[in-house]
Amino acid sequence: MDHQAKGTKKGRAALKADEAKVDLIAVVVAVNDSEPCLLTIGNADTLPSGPYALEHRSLQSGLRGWVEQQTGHPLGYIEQLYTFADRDRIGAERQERAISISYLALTRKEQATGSANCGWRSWYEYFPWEDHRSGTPVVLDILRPRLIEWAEGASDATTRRERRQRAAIAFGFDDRNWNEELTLQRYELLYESALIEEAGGGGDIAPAAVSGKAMIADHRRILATGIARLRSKIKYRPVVFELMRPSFTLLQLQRTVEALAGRLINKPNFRRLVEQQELVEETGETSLETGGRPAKLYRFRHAVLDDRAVAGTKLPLARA
Amino acid sequence: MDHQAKGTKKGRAALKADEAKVDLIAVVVAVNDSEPCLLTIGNADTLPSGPYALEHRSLQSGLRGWVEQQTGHPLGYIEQLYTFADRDRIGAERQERAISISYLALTRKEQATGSANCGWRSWYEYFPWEDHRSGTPVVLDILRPRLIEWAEGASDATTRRERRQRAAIAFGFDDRNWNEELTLQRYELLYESALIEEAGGGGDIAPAAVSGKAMIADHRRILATGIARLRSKIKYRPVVFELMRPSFTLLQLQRTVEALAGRLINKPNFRRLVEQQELVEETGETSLETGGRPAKLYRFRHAVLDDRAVAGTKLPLARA
DNA sequence: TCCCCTTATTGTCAGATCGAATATAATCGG
DNA sequence: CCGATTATATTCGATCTGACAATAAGGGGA
Repeated sequence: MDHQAKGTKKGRAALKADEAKVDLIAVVVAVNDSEPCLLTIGNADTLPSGPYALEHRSLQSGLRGWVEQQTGHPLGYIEQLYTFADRDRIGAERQERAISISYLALTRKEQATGSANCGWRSWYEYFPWEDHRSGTPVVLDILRPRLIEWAEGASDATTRRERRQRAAIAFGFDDRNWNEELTLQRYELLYESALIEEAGGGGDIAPAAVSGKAMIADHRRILATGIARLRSKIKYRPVVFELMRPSFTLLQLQRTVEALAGRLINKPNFRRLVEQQELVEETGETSLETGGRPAKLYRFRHAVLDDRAVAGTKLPLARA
Repeated sequence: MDHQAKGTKKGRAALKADEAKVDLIAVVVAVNDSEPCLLTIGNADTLPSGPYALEHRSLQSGLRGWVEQQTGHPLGYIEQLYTFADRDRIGAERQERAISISYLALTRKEQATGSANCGWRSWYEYFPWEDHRSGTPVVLDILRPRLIEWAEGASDATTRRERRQRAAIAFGFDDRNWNEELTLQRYELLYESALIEEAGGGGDIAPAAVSGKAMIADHRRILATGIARLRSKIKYRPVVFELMRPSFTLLQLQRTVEALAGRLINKPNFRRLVEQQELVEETGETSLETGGRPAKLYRFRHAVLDDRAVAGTKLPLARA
């Protein structure tokens, strides 16, 4: 392998050996009836994906192409998540590398042109321990002792202490607060402790209703990355509106945020923040569909996308 | 091109056409004497980089290998920045794709084993308009009218208004606050308005002292991405300590943060925040090298890496 | 030795923000 | 017309933040 004669990009065109397959893979999210949903293909449990090909004008357009072809669903908002070399997919027989570039996409369910081989599933089917909207989920009562057991199973005391602490922080044990952004860390802990299916069998896997549905290959890990990113992002960038209909009530908006965050928000405070940041404006109409006093309808002030564009727009969910 | 028969990852091993060259590229940062420095190779203006090769165990280890080989500098903290398909590098003659995966790395200058073909440069040589530690830099007085001119040069009124607003937000015109995190947006505006060298000549390029040093290919853009990410990250994750010596005074810490952020911080408030978050602990020693009253020396409390690990550690620099 | 200059360290105070709880308004169904 | 239900508006105290001021501890020169 010639490692010299490089440093400028041009010099490298000569090398031919080091090529890799590049996959594009999408976490497509929508929220329906206060339930955060994930777009899957085939017999579910698989994210839309496909190879980055010659005819693609860019990474993003390649991703859009694959998702639209596999699900019939056009994508709006897209953001890159992470790129990783997939060790599982390195063919032992054939020397080749595989790279996956993952993206997060936000849409609305109705936009689907109803293509065949795909469907929407609540992401909490894959992560039952992530939904704290009705208080701490019961599955945590089962996972906690298992995690403790795993921590205590380490050979040396240092590792034991470290494992205990990691679990306590990620899952909010010992009177710590639940931090909804730690979705990926939680997944990794459950993977390490072999409490979920992907971990490869050896361990003492918890029942499916507790450990959640598994996904193909590393897709559940990618989903965890997407959830974590989205939960973090809604706090400082007005991306929720990508998931809303053109007009909506403030409570619908709140329910959507709560669905994503997996926790409840104080109503008056939520309204105050939304209004004082001028994220929305009244349409003038009202909705009677709520059962009580009619709710005003609002629309997103698209001006803020230019305005505050990259500045400090933030939704609540600050500290617990 | 066969777009069917996929969806599961396995099905794709058969495809052979769509391979791509994968490059790893590093933005290596250190802070010396209150100056944020970038590690470059060759006759400078080039970031360390190299192809992802078969013998690399992972993307990160590949990156470490290339940087160490090209600069003799071992890397500590590493974080992925962004992956992009480089359109400039798509050979028109030969049909092939090139992917670049960029990383941000933090170290200290002293760790260099002093290898040959590399050096450190202040990143403000490339971005003179980004350093606001001594007030608004004079180069902005030259760039502002040029940007306005560019905005007004648009054909239709809507584009003009949009351009004016983007420039005003990014650069803090019209009594807006300077937002140090918008480094990438500023670079993109200067690129679009052809005020910098990379933009391809056509435009009315500002003098080098104003527009900053150019870099090879898209490296200055990658650097802008790295700066933006780092400026954002120091506010909620204790990464600054990667850049500090084992023991340091609080003022040294503050100067380092200021160097990165390109703006000054209020001293007592900085100290309050650092202390109340228990990010540091006293070593018991003091430093006399400051000219005035001796300063206590502190060390980073590595416990917080477990502790707050992913939670809410934040440094000041909140709103202006 | 004493004064002054420099920097470190501690303390104060008003305004903004945040979380929680309360009060009032507008529909619907009997 | 009443009460159940939900929407909307207001209030209050705790906390956080930003700006400023005051005190402490060295060194250097008169």
